[in-house]
This record gives sequence, C-alpha cells and structure tokens, in this order.
Amino acid sequence: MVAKVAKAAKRTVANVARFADMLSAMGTEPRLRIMQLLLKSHPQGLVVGDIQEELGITGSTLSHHLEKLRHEGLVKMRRESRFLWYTADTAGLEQLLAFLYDECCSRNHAVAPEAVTRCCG
Amino acid sequence: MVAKVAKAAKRTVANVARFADMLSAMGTEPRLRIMQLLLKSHPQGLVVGDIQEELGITGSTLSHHLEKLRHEGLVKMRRESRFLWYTADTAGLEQLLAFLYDECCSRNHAVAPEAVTRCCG
DNA sequence: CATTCATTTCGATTATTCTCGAAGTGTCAA
DNA sequence: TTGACACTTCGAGAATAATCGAAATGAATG
Repeated sequence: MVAKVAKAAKRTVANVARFADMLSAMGTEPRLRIMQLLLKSHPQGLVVGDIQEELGITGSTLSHHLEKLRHEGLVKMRRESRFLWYTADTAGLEQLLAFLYDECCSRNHAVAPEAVTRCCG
Repeated sequence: MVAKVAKAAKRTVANVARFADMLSAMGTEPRLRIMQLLLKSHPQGLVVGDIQEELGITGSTLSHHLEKLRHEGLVKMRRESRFLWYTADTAGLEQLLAFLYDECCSRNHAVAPEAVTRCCG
C-alpha cells in the first residue's frame, strides 16, 4: 500500500466554495509558477529568496502570494533559523485534484481518465 | 481505443499563463457550480435559463460568467432556435487536468496518483 | 410586422485583488 | 546589544472583477 487513500471530500456547497478559493489561489501566473517551483523541488521546498529570484518580483508582493497559497492549504511553511522554507501542501493539492478528477471523469465520463493520467502511473 | 490521446501541452511560460487563466475562471463559486452542473448534464448540456434557476442570480451576471468560461475554453455554446445550450468543453478541461496531474503527480510524485484517481477507472 | 421569449450587451457601481515602498519582526553572530 | 539578514506587515494606489437594472438583439409565432 503506497499511500493511504484520502477520505472522499463530499460535494457540499461549502466544499465547492472552498475548492473555488483554491482554484482562484492558483489562478494567477505568479502563484501558479510558485506552485510549479515548489512541486519541482518537493519535498525539500524552497526559501523565499530563491522563489523571489526566480519570479523577479518584490519581496512584499511575493509574501502576499505565499500567504494566500498558505491560507488556501496549497503550501506549507517551516522556519529554519533565519530562513522560511515553503513546500507544496500535498494534502490540499490531493483533495483539489481528486475533486476535479471526480467531477470531470466519473459519472458520465465527460473527460477520459486516461487522457489525464497518460503521463505517469 | 476509447479516446484519442491528447498531445501533451508543453510547460511553456505562455501555457502557464493560459492555465492560470483557466484556473481563475473556475475559481469562483458561481462559475465552479456552473461547471458542475454542465458536467453533470454532459453531453447534452443546459440552457441558460435552467442554470440561472439553479444558481439564483440575474441573467446578465450569469451571462458574464458564461462568457468568461467560454473565453477560457471551459464551456461551449450552441444555439437551438431561441435557446442557447451550454456544455462543458471537454478538450479544454482535459488539457487543464492533464497539466495539473502532470505537475503534481509526475516527477517526484508529490501527490500520489492513486489518491487522485481513486474514484473511477 | 408586431409581439413574445431567451439571452446578451450596455452603463455604471461597488468590491476585490495586485502591487509597491517603507517600516516592523524575528533570528543569529559578533 | 548592536548590526545584518530574511522575511512579513502596513498603508495606499491602481487595475480587475462582480454585480445589477435597463436597453438591445435574435428567433420564432401569431
């Protein structure tokens, strides 16, 4: 058993609002690029300064973006001496992806599962 | 062969911006609910009036939401006499889901594939 | 061709989001 | 305990987005 299977998130009205917020949090180029960087460097993550250098934005703007991603459960933070390490929050991402996959690929199979998962196991 | 396998969307800067726009388009409660309704009624779709009744918003607001979803390649429209039928744009959704799955589940497997696809084949 | 119906477009208001520089906070090192 | 460093929070301006009612459009129907 590779991973515990997450409990299915029910499609309540509240959950829809929450998933909408998560989508919105990733729905901006700088923030989606942040997610890409953190996923690429998972599970170690990156310190703020490294992300800033990649994106070429001011520290305060970046801080706001990270705060938003954190608030929506998409990234996590840990302090290590003077550095703040950010990492992708895999639990939140898992819930979001499962929700989307469920909505799109189950029921009447609007989107073909194998078209989504073609890239890897 | 159930479905043609879509050509993998390369992770160019331009594509990241496009996927961010798609995520943003779904990143609002009314629009995410619209997508749910259209996926649930796929492939037939729904006429605007039915969606409006479900969401309980004005026609003009709904029209703006539908326009945005259409602009980002998430829904399609067809006219049938006096009625406009909206449907989920499965090609666009497929590209978006494949992108997310690829980012999250390939490479270092930050998110476990089977946690995402647990619900169906 | 006037009317009804389904929906969009227009015009405008309010709310939210993005971004920045400057000031503040927490941590270490000397 | 002073200074440097890594980063956040504050305060504020400018750009986007959401929403609405009213007017306009497009298609059928009498």
